[in-house]
This record gives sequence, structure tokens and C-alpha cells, in this order.
Amino acid sequence: MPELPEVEVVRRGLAEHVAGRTVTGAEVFGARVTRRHLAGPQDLIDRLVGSGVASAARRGKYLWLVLDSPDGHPAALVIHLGMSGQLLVSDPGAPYEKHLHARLEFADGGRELRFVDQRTFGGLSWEEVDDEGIPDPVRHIARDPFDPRYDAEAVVAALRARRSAVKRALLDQTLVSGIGNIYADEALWRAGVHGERVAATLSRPTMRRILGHAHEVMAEALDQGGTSFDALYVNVNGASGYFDRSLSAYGQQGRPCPRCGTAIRRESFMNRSSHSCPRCQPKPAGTA
DNA sequence: CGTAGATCCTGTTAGC
DNA sequence: TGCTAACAGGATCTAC
Repeated sequence: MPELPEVEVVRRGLAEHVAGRTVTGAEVFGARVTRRHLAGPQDLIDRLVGSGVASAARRGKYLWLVLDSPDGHPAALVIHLGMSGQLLVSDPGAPYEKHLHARLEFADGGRELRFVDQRTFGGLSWEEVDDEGIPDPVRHIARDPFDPRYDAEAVVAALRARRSAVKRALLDQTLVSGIGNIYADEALWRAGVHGERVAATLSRPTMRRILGHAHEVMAEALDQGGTSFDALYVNVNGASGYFDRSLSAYGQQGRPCPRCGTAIRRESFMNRSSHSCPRCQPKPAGTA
């Protein structure tokens, strides 16, 4: 599942393969993938064709291509991969993938960019950007731990202001971005904190430690090219990452905790699965 | 505003 | 063997 490290791997692929090129053709299949582009697929195509791609940017799990539009107004093609979205750099004429939703052709006639998404939780939209270069729908997303202007102490305070479970707070992209279910479970395991503890009841140092582990585990995953275990996530060349071999808690139910040997448990929380060590991460009192 | 829960989607897997 | 149900989960929406 694409969380920050996986999205960053894709961003780097776009910077390498797409930046500096000019869009000369675009095709969108179906309307769902452009549902966030309210003016519809044809309007999106019209805006893209003729635009130059200046660079590839990211905040949290949001990704965008910075465009040099013909009219000179700063704009971006915002891409969210959702759960199963992939960006592929493909040879023109390669057979269409089953869940191909959009493709972009470039002036140099080289490899094209394809958006493939099995579940279509992801999508594409053309957006104006503000004077800091942030596209409209990304403005409410908090800075992620890799942002040079990330303020760890401010995030600690924001999380500790919440009365909800600390895992829910970690997954709230308006407080800190980039963390999804996998890295939330891993960070909480490393910190030895159960995700159902109320955020506001955790000490400042504990919250600092959880966030530090989140940053650290995502950095390690990025080094290994991201996490993937069902081939849904791939980078722009179609290759998967290897970080799933390094997971300690997520998806490890029944396996021994790498720290104490107790079997990792799996629980349902927020309509998702949560994984933790019963010994290292005791549940707070009063939870079933 | 904060909080909690439902919802979108489809391929794969578990269980009867 | 063949069917149904559960499962994966990021972001948004609704209700309170």
C-alpha cells in the first residue's frame, strides 16, 4: 500500500523519467479516475496537452507534477495513488493494462506515462497552486517528517491535543502526513505503545519517540525502495520494494515479536487491522 | 471545531 | 469443487 516511502519512490521515478518533457497527448478512460477534477476528463486533457512538466513534488501521500502551462499560470497535475494506484513509464504501443485509467504522451515520442489502478481509490486532477507551490487539494495536508520545514514539536503538541486513540491521530493527515496503517503499526511497535491509548494521555517524550520512530521506519523503507507484498505497489518501472521483509508487527500476527518472542496479535480498529505485541504494547485499561 | 463511523472499489483468500 | 463472505485501506463525507 502506498504510504510516504512508496509515494516518494514514485516521485523520484517521475523526476527522472517525466520532468523536462512536454505533454502532447492524453487519454482518460472512464470518469471515475478524474472525479476530483470537477470539470471532467476532457477539460483535464485540454489543460494537460501543451504543458511542460517542470518537476515532480510530494507532500505526505499526495504527488504532483509541476506544470509550465502555456498561459503562464502556475499549475499542477495532482496524483493520488489511493490504495492500488501505479504510475508506469511504458513503451508506446505496449498492451493496455486491465485497469489502465489514463495515459500521457510526450513531444519527444519516447516512453509514455500510464496511471493504472485496480480499485480506483486514486485519481488525477489539474489544480492551481498557491504562492508556496502547493496545489489546492493539498493545502489541508500537514507537512510530513521529510519536509525541511517539518516542526516536530508542533506535531507533538497537535497530537497530544487529541482525545482520540493515538493511532487514529497518527493517521490524520491534517496533523502529520505520510503515515498509513503499515508505518503507524511499525512506529507504535518500536515505541512500545498500544495504538488505542488516548493521544492526550501520552507524555511529551513518549509522543516524540513515536513520531521519531515513524520518521525512522519510513526512512528505512525508502532506502529499500518501499514496502510491497501483493504486487499492487510498484515504482514507475514496475519493480516492487523489499521493505516487507523488515516488518516487525504489521502483517506478522502469530509470529514471534522480534523483541520479546511473544506472538504478535491482530485486532480490528477503525475498520482496519492493527498489529501489536501483547507484551511490549499492553492495551490500555478499559478496552475490550 | 473535534470525534467516530460509513463509504468507495475489486481481486484474492478463507471458510463452509 | 463451488459458492459466498471477509479482507485489504487512503481519504472524504456525514452525523452528532
